[in-house]
Amino acid sequence: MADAPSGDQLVEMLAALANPIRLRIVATLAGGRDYVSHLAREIGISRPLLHMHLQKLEAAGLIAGRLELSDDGKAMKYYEVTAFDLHLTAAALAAAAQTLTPKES
Amino acid sequence: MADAPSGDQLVEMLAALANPIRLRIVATLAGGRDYVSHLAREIGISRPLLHMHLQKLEAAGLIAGRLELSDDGKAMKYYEVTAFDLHLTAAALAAAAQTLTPKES
DNA sequence: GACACCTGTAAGAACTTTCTTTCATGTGTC
DNA sequence: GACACATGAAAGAAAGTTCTTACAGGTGTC
Repeated sequence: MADAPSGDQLVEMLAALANPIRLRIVATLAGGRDYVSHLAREIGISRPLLHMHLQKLEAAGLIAGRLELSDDGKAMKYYEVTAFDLHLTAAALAAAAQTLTPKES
Repeated sequence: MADAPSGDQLVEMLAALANPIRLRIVATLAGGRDYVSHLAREIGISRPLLHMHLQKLEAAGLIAGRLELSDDGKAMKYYEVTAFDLHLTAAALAAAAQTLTPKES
């Protein structure tokens, strides 16, 4: 990702990372891509719950999933981390805040 | 802050930043310290609401408040940003995830 | 068919966060 | 005293997030 997400994108990325389970997911995927069911066993959470967390991370652009067919014909969804690189300082946040969509009302 | 918050601290910091209003608060304070009531008018939110957001940011160590007495004797609480500098990559998050407190149950 | 594995989704409970309103404190000035 | 300004905090509504349980589909093997 180019080094300047919009304010709204930044908030979404930060929200995605601000959760222990999702931090563990990213950490695990940083060690290599993995498919959903295996990742759920690895981390120790239910598959539907993992599914929800994966969607948040993917929506934020931090991970990417790809459906593949294994040798024996099973559909496997592999996820891997994207090459994000966020640098958070007060100045960087001030710049991002200028591109936040104004609150309506 | 030293450049390696624990996993739990990191989650708290990210959660604190993952909100448009709090991003605006940090952005405003990055331009110079300010006191609560003025900051509330500046950003356009109620003082109690601002108070809540300030507490989250301060608890995360991103801003610091100091009570002062103005020339005419009023108690004013000034907030300013701390010198945080977070660098988020998959590898950095993987390291932080190792210091998360295990989920109990 | 029954079982192993894979995928996804939907409903509802439980919990947390966000926000408003209301109250109580203080100062100094007219 | 009434008003301007400052501070904090509590109660409850509203909204969003997290998590479980239960269901749907698919593949292949015994």
